[in-house]
Amino acid sequence: MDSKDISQAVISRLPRYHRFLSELKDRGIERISSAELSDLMHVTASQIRQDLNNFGGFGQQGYGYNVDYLYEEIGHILGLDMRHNLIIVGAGNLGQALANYVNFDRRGFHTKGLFDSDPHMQGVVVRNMPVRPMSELEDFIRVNSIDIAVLTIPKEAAIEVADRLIRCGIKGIWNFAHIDLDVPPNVRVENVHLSDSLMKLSYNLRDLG
Amino acid sequence: MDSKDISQAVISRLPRYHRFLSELKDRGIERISSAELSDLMHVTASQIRQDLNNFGGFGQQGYGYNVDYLYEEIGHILGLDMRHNLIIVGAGNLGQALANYVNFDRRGFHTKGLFDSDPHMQGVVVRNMPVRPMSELEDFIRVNSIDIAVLTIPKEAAIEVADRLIRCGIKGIWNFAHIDLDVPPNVRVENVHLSDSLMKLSYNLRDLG
DNA sequence: ATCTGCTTGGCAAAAAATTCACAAAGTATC
DNA sequence: GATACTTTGTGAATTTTTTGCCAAGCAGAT
Repeated sequence: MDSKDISQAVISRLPRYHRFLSELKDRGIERISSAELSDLMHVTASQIRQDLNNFGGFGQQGYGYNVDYLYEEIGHILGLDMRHNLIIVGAGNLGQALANYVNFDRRGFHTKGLFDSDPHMQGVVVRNMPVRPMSELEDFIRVNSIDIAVLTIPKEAAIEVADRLIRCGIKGIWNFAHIDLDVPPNVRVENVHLSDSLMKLSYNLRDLG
Repeated sequence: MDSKDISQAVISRLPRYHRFLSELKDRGIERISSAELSDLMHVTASQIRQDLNNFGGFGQQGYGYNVDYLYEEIGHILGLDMRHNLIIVGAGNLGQALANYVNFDRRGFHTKGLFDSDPHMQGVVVRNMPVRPMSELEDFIRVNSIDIAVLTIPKEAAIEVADRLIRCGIKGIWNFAHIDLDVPPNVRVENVHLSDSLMKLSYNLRDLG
């Protein structure tokens, strides 16, 4: 299970497996074969088996995969059994929307604070958390052992804020700003570029009438 | 420029090129070589040339690429010069956040309406648009020539709502619901699974301390 | 306890994506 | 106008990803 050898393509598919297994669990299904899962997910059975085998053999010949067990294992691979403390930087509409996402807590992602540079936002309360001024950023990160920062600010401010976050030891940045961040190798960035996604949809609509 | 032959991997990279070219434009840079762009974007020059050549030769030997021209061409490939009318279904935090994104308008994506099934949301006004009841959905789509629906509703409702949308001729669905939609071949879905993205970040943080 | 059928794990083949390398064709300079 | 330099476009090589295949081995029935 040496992470460096596993391609991001495989990693990107794991959350989807996790999602379908969760659904199967909810439906009370105990076991599933790669062929059945293949039908459900519209990917080849071979790919499912290949993907899972990157992390060890979770199935059994003649039986298939145990849904509960596989669900737990994939969760473990993804690090969902670890606790992460987040802050959200940028308390605009999107920042507030993310702050209100209760499901993140269930996966071990706990939002501890909310920051905004706009003085008019100070004191506004979102999900029992007051919006804090940027001047409190560094102290708050240290005191609350924050390891992930969610960046929901305009691109103009993103680079500077990211630098500040990195300087006080943030490990992960979930970046919603419309810009690519250059970070040192010990920091991980996951981008959510909504505009890029919309443009992709636009392209795929081109020849549809 | 036969769209069916071009892989989604290439398409996924086009918005990023577009973004960097926009930045170069803003900085007043008129021309750029694939080697310079390669440095900037941290991808190989070869990949840039290969990607662009899928759609025709936009550069010139000994000169490179004209920034303005390439920007326009990629925008055209992505269909950004077409007008799209959107509705947002689900006026929760995320739906409202997206409704307030002014930048989408600049790219030809015009939000025309906002819907929610919750009676308490009726009449709430977001960016000058009243939240409408789901009963008005079909008529509104027809009257306003809506071609894209943004789905920001819980997964439990997503399949049923998607079916309604498809039945009245929606062409594209920008799906933020935490579930995969099965749609007929003449409908395009672009998924934004925020949880999946966060799990990917979680994985990449695993061996970082 | 044995037999039949099913399904994995892993290797091999095929396909797809990326990178290399260079001729061709332009730019810039003198 | 000739020469030196730059950089694209593209075919070929390489690498990565996906798919096909089947021996090995467990489950379930009798």
